[in-house]
Amino acid sequence: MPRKVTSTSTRDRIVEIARELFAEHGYTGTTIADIARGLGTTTAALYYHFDSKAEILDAILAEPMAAYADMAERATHGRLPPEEILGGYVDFVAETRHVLPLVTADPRIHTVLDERLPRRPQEMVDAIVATLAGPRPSRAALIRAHAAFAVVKEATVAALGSDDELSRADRREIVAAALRALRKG
Amino acid sequence: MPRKVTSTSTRDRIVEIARELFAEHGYTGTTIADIARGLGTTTAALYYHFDSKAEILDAILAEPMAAYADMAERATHGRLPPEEILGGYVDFVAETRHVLPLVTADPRIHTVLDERLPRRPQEMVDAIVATLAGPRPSRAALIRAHAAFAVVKEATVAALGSDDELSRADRREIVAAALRALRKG
DNA sequence: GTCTATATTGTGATAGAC
DNA sequence: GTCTATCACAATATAGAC
Repeated sequence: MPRKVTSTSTRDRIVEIARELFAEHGYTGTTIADIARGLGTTTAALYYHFDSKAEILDAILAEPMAAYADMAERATHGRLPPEEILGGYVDFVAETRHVLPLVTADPRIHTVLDERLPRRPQEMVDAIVATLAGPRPSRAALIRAHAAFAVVKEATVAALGSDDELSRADRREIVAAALRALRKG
Repeated sequence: MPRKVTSTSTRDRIVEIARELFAEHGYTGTTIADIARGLGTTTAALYYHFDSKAEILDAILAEPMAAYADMAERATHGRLPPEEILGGYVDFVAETRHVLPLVTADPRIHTVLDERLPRRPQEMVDAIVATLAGPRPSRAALIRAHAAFAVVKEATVAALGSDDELSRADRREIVAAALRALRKG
């Protein structure tokens, strides 16, 4: 990874502070002044490091978005068994847990996502669910696929709580519950 | 229900238009001018019917919030079997589908909710999940309860799609999937 | 790299005529 | 009940000194 020699610590601190504030108050609900206060400086200082508020958001989302696109691609075109698709989503949620609430929380962020991702998030979710449901799924099978997807998405967040890592036992329990939701009988 | 004799149709139209705009762009992301434009009038006209933007939000949320508090109360203190708790939540989601995305979408709305509800939403969710998990639950049982709750919440939204009502078959399928997620083996 | 000061725009809300 | 006009304020962003 090419890394600038000059210290990027101030820039990184801005991203970190903005991430927390965005997650708590939303993107629109957080002002540049809020971020500057968290950093201990003024808004003008921020604009030395970033050209706009939206650019800070970009810096926060770039990596998670790439990870999301990767995960979705593997899930839909990797010919993986359901448990690996579901497990992969659990891992993705656990890895990006700090930005996930942000993304779902503010409608204005959808614009950014639509511009940067290969496909729109809703399409990617639909593709994953369709893969889980299998070819020519019945309506009931589609509902079960949505159910399984809901489990890996929400139960992972719940299990993480305020922790940073997910235990193996928790991961197993979540994937097992999702598989039961997916499969009848 | 006491109902004013004078027509409330303009007021109702405002609420309806605001509901749609809030759901799509979020509360903060929607301006009074946006609502006025949708109504075909000016911002000043709006202020004849409502004293503030927040009051419009109140009008939208009042009924769903009461329904939510009811549902949560029955779920936690009604000594109901899990399938009735889960089914009750499915019905609640189906009934309030037009405002639900709004509530989860904008962090600023949390303030309104905290003020009007008997308990904070997160506490109410935790109480329902705890009831589903049973007395002295293991960590695994708690995760399964979260999983079941996720299913009724998300799969119902998915099944509804753009429809207004949920078929009996869909409802059965969702509750069954949630129960499988809840119960091991 | 950070500051003070300020330009600029958007938004919630009000005044007063009709 | 709705209008035109406008206020007050907050928020993004910039200018220029240090």
